[in-house]
Amino acid sequence: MSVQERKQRERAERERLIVATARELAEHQGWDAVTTRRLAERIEYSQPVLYSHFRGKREIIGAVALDGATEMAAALRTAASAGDGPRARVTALARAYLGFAARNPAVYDAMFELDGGLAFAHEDTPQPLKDAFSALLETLGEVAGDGVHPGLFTELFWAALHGLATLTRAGRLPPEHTEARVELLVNRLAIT
Amino acid sequence: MSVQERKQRERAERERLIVATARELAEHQGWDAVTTRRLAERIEYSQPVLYSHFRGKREIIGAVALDGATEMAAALRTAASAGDGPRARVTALARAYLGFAARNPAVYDAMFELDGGLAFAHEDTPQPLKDAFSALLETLGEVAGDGVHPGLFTELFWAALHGLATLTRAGRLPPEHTEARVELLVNRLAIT
DNA sequence: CTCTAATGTCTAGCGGTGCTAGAATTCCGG
DNA sequence: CCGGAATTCTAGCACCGCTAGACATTAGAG
Repeated sequence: MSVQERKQRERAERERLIVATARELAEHQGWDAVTTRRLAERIEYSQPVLYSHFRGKREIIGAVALDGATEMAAALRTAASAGDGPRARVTALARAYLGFAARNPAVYDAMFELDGGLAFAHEDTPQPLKDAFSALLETLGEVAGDGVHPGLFTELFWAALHGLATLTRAGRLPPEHTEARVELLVNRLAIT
Repeated sequence: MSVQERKQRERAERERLIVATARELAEHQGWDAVTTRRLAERIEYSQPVLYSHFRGKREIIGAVALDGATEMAAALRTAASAGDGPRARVTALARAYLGFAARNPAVYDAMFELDGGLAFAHEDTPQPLKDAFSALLETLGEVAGDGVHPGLFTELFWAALHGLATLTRAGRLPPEHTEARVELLVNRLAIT
């Protein structure tokens, strides 16, 4: 049995290597540079090996997205827990969200811009994604205001953050006033 | 001279045909289906003809985006002018924006998701894009609130709309409560 | 009206993509 | 040590964006 266990371990290890390499390559040179050939070369295996782990490139993107969602959820919770008072927590949360998107553009794209073949807003949504949304909900639910459904409020706040993140990174919004936009967002949306 | 004028006219006509065909193809089968080969076949010319009008595929996307921006600006102004009172205008504007994005997903992608090689937020931004932003600004400037820069407010409102549009269309947000989200957005952000 | 030169268009092909069939190799259990 | 199963690789498919150079068409001079 031990032999098969070792093989299974090595296989899992290699799968992690593929995802980590894809992420690194995407973060350094953009997702366009992540081709199956380059990826195979980096992990020092031939192309078909990739397809013994994933159905195709999209599933690799999906795997990077799930990794990212886990990290993002942790980063959001850490940031939110640092603030005292609901409003400070919300501000910290918003900054953390935009910071994560700015620091990990490729991962953010994998999560929300590219097709990673992931389900959203269903019960078969992968746990890390649900959990990242929960991290938002935990803090934002406090400031939804009376009679406003916390989930709906979180969706709206999230959409605003997502818009700011993507438009800023794509050069659609000048980066100078990011902080002012965050403050305005929190001031208007959060009811304390 | 007349001969050259005719040629020039025909050339301009063909360029319009290329853009219209690209748009139609993208709207019906997605941008992935818009390949230079297919596009060339549809317009009944060979591939290199495309490159005598545009530097490459990205410029074709850019041309579709500019078309879309002009249309969107008109749609936004029409919608906003229908409402009476600043708040009604803003609500109508928001609905029109999301409606345009939902009805013209490929054009919306060309404008904001894909790389069409267009400049944003500079003085060398193409006029249609500036004008679309102006259409937002005209209505939203009325409800920015005291001491809030109208441009900054418009950027934030726009980002929220953009987030709602993209997340909804990508299946990240359930489409059922779109209207409720719009109402919440206007209620919180607009100061009348 | 003809011949030339320029303009316009096409054919063919380059290096790249994601993905896969089938050959070749490696490894494990007996 | 060997046979068979599991694994990995080589080679190739159809397609992509893009372009050099051959070819056809046309305009204007004589």
